[in-house]
Amino acid sequence: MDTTGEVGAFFKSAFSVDNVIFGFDGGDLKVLLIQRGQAPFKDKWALPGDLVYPNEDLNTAAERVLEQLTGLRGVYLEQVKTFGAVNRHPLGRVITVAYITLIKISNFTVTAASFAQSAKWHSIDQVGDLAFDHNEILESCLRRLKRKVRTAPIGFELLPPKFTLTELQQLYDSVLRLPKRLDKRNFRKKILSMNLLVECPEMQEGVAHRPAKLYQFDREKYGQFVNEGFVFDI
Amino acid sequence: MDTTGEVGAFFKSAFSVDNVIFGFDGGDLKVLLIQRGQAPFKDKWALPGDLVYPNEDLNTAAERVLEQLTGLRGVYLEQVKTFGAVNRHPLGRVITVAYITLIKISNFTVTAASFAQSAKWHSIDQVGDLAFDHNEILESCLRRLKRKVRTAPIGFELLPPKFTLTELQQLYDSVLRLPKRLDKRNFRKKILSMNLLVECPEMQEGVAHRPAKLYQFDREKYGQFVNEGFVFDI
DNA sequence: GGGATTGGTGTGTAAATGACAATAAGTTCT
DNA sequence: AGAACTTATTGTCATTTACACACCAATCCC
Repeated sequence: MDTTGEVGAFFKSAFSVDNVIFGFDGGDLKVLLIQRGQAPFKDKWALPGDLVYPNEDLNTAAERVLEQLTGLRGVYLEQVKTFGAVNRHPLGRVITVAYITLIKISNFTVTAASFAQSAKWHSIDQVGDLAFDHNEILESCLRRLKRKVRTAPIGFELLPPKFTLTELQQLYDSVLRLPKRLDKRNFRKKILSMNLLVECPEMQEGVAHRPAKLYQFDREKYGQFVNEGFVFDI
Repeated sequence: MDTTGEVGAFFKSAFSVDNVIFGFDGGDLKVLLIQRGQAPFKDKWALPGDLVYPNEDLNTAAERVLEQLTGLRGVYLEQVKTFGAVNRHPLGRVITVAYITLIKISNFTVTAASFAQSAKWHSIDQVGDLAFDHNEILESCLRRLKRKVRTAPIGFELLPPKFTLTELQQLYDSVLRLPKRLDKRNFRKKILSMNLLVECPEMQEGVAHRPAKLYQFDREKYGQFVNEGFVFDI
């Protein structure tokens, strides 16, 4: 590639991906943040991200960042928005493509990644000042999650494969943060009427009260219903 | 900026913006395409777009592309998605940020832009093979428009300031392309019940039938309602 | 003045939504 | 075994919303 010709001046920029990794532990919605191991913003908390390799697709880069940090593959990933303010990166012109990732929080252990000193789950409302424009990025991704969780069955990505209806509702409550919590009865009716959940034979265990039924999300059925015009909506 | 150090290898890429400019002329939804004046893909139809200047924000670049082509400023602009497949651009690694623009089609005349031989409105379903991955980009933007037009009052951006309810409905019908057209009475009831339109004193003119009332969209009221929790929804 | 054309309007019915509280089924403790 | 506790589970009614549907009105053109 010619980087000296008339368009050469343009080929002096880079792009990165930043990954807003959401998890849910039964209480709060959480984000996985890293503490930066190098300048700029060394020691500051930030979204996990990295420069995109010259021969790497954007999605692939986002998957790589995730895998380096958590060891996970094949999880829900969605591009959200690109941030490109001229001075957003102190070392040069770097625009960044923000992704959302949804993972089952119990499923993984953080692997120290090259770009991170340490990584830690933060409750979504205990995120302080982040490096770069990462607070803004997080806001955008949270807004997107709030919308998307109501119009696509992605909430399940945050729960273990088998879950109770109460857990599912808690998830929605903590993502949406509506002024009033969702009504338990109406929520159950709505979810069950979609016919997307299958009852498991076994029950919740290890709780000091009446155990709840466990359910699983039926991805196949959802696919069929979508083909028939079904629209997920909560 | 140091482009020779260990991160230097990354600073050899560029980014562009591509602008999906939608318009509506009473019949079809239209997109403004250009015929490329230079390689690669010389003479092919493409989305108007350009490389982003090193000291230019992404939005600014999208606005510039629009202004160079149409002379318009201050119109509706929305970032949609970023396309970054490794080989999407034959001259090097160039990722592109796609934007939607909505303009009032009667409002402008195409100005030959540096990057275009000619520009022409194309009906949305008479778009042939485009340069680069522009067909894919167009698809994404069209999907976004279809969603957004139902959840935000952006349809008005495509109509002249004063319009009839029938025109508004035709707009929705041609954007959404639902299997059945929207019901006239229900559409009117719904739109009017939102209280976002003000009746103009004058009437439609020059039509060979009963003239319709003209309406205007009241942007201020919409702002107030949103603050009170109102959600636009069609 | 008659015909053609599109504008404009109301009502009844079915479906979805939202508010609401009592009972049942387990667990733990004594 | 029973009492106390915790959460699971379920149904009704009132309200709102969605939808289907048909006729008269205003203007133009001849």
